[in-house]
Amino acid sequence: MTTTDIKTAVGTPRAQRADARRNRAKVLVSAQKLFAEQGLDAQIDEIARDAGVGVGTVYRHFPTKEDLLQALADERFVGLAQAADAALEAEDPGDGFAEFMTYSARVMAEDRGLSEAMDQLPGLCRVAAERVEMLRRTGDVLARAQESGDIRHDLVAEDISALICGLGRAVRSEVERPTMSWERYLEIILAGLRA
Amino acid sequence: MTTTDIKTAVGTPRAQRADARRNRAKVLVSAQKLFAEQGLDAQIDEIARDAGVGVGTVYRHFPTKEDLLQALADERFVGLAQAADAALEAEDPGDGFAEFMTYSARVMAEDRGLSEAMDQLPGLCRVAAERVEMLRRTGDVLARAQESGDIRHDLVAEDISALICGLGRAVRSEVERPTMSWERYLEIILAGLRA
Amino acid sequence: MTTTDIKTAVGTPRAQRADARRNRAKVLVSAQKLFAEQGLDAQIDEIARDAGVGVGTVYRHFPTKEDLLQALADERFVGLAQAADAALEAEDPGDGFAEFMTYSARVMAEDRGLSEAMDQLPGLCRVAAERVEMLRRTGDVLARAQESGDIRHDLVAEDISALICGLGRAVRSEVERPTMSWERYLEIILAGLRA
Amino acid sequence: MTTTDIKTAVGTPRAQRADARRNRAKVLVSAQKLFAEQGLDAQIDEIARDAGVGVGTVYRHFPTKEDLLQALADERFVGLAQAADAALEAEDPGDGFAEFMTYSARVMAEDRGLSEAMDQLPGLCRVAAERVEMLRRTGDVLARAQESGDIRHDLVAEDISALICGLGRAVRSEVERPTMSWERYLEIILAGLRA
DNA sequence: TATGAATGAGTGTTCATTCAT
DNA sequence: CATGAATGAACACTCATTCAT
Repeated sequence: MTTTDIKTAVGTPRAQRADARRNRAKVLVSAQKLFAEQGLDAQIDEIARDAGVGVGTVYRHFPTKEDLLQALADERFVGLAQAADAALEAEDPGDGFAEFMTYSARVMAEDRGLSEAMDQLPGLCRVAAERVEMLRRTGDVLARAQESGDIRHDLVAEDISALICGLGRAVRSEVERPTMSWERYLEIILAGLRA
Repeated sequence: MTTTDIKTAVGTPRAQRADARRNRAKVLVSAQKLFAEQGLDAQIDEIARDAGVGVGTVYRHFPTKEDLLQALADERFVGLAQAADAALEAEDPGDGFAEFMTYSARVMAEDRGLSEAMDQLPGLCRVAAERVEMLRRTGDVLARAQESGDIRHDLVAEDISALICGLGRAVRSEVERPTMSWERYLEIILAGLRA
Repeated sequence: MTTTDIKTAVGTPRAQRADARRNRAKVLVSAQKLFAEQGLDAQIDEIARDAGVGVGTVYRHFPTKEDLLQALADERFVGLAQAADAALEAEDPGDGFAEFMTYSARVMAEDRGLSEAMDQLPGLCRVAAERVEMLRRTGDVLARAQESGDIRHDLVAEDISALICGLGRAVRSEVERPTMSWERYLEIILAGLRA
Repeated sequence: MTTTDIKTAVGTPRAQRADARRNRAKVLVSAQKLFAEQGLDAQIDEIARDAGVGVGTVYRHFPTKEDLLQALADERFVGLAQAADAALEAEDPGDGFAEFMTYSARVMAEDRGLSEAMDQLPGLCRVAAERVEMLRRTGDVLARAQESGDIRHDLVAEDISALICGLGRAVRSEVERPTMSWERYLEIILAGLRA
């Protein structure tokens, strides 16, 4: 399961011309890439150029920069929800929880835009059905690991999300990067979460 | 020891007229406040207004927005270094380490600008003598706690700094704030760091 | 005789498929409505949506926004010419003139787009055969009223048109609307035109 | 009394640097010129260029295009109020009224921007103290001419304003211009207003 | 030296028009 | 022919930085 999979096409309008769908996808791919690299400051014009379309095309599909970010965030939330589902299949609840955390950590580590959006665009998350759903399933994974005695009981799904957000910055703070990889951060967090 | 103490005047040019020094201090206080509240997007004009000086005065003391941030960061680094010194005085090495982490966590939680600067302005830290010094003393506190068996051995000072940076975002990600306080994050991290 | 009658289809290309002619008519109706309401700023996209056709269809029939306005203006000019003809039938020349003015005034008062086009798109009128014709008949109505001694002699058809254009703005200037209705403006103008 | 006199500096902040005041004036002059010529579509960038300043300077003095228009409108309103005062000094009330109308007509005829603003930016007028004051004095001039028996009694100040607005468009409707000068329109209106 | 006015490159967004499906 | 997606020049406005007073 790769972290850059956006084929899921969350919220994509169904009945559309093939080329429109293709352009929408190209825009999402470029936006994903540029926001991931440059954070929220990535420019719409550059995204359009990178996608090989005019700015107007970007705005046709996403009337606002924030709408574009929302679409990207939703893709992420869906991916995380799926990862949670997969984690629930794991034999061992603790292993499942760790798998889910690993997926989340990698996603967050590789996407500066997502990381920044989480603390600068609250609206992006609070209203998103995808996020609510993601949190619900995160809660399932968490609860299962708590019941099996692997994970501390004083935690809720939002705590998990917050810790992963933290990873985004910790891992990116340029100065520390040499030593602090996302795997390392994750390991410490997991240790701290164990019952 | 308060987290907003910036009297130390790190790097202040020596021979200056008294009013110039006073202006510099006023600018730092306002900048500290506004960056802490609004993050890196705080505007120089507003800082100047808040400080009761003209923009030109801000730029006289800090030729660049980044220079101003550097000065603020240096203040922070000095404060952290002092906190490390204090922690070394603690009877119990583990307690000392925890005290230092608590101070660091609070500083980071209360200062959005610092938090953002740490992952967007790498240059801010890499060159700062104050930061190097801070890291050295952080290393001392850490080593002492490791030797006494309180803390895992696979850690270096930079890891501590990175974890605290992460706290900045984790605690601020608007959606999670209700549940995730800095005290909570800190507790988890500390658990994860124990030997 | 209603002021929104555009069935006359001035300048409509003859040999066309029935549905094409129907689309052209739908576009004209919507354009008429939206320009009347919003003035020249009405958007082609909205007109197309209102007409229930694609933008492309609008542009097929009217290669340019200005062409569309021209077609609408021509409808108006034809309507005015017909009103002039009717006025010539009136028993009393002065009454006929007043009738014609009343019709013109109402048209202009109800159509913000026409009003704006008259002072922003000169080309719209200068080349239109419909307008030339309309002015000719306006001249007839005017001359008849002048000969009967009802109206001042120092006037030509263009003056009448200009005065009616003025009404468009006078009546619409938002601040004055409470007091200034088109009937009121018309009455003053008519008084001013009397011999 | 020239119609382009904007020395009055309505609402100009008093205590300012000389060059700032000069720039503000230059901006107003250029804006006046360009709005008068091109109407509301005149661009801020071009105004700045014409004034020989940067865009930023325009925005420093007038945070919004509408603010700039407001300032210009206020100048006009003040000019009109002064013209009304002058008209009250006239020996003959009817002559005074005619003088005032002549001034108003010329102003409106020469300023396309003012004319367009009057029917597209209602807010520009409704809130302006300058306009209220102008209307009050217009009412004085009107009342005096009504009492002396020169002018019809069924009129209020707003009607005068509306008629002058109408002149703006009547005179500008490009097609008619050859015949319809503002002097001509004014003469007809005045005839229509006489008791 | 302090002030705050001036600068202008840069940004998100709109909309008339073109063109592939 | 119809559709509506794509285009991109244009435009109002921001803000870090410079410079005249």
